[in-house]
Amino acid sequence: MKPENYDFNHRVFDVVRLIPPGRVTTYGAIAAFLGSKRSSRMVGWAMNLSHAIDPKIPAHRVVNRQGLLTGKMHFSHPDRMQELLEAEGVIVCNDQIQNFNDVFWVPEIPL
DNA sequence: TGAATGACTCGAT
DNA sequence: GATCGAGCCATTC
Repeated sequence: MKPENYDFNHRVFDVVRLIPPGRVTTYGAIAAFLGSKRSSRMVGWAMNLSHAIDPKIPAHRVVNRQGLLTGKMHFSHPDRMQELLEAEGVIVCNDQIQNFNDVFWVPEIPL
């Protein structure tokens, strides 16, 4: 476990925590923000750890670039992700965000 | 040690 | 447009 690896995951968690309620972002956006846009898989893996760290990470606000809730099956309940999103005003239908263009949020270098 | 896997994305065909 | 293959890199077997 290198400090760099920890740093990567830590940054992912940091960015996800910055997502405003009612907004969502993509793995690619986070990966691009951290340096390599093709490292989206690492973001996904970091999300896998997100439920085991403190403070909790709003992983439900992270979807793939199509607006699909690809990670919903990793929640306590598969429908939990959709419930949380809808509770924040995000329209979800068939595991897909309808107003994705409206709620899409890009990490703008939270210096 | 090497190969496989994963909550992804992009460019080419 | 839809489909296919390659790239990314940490973790697991």
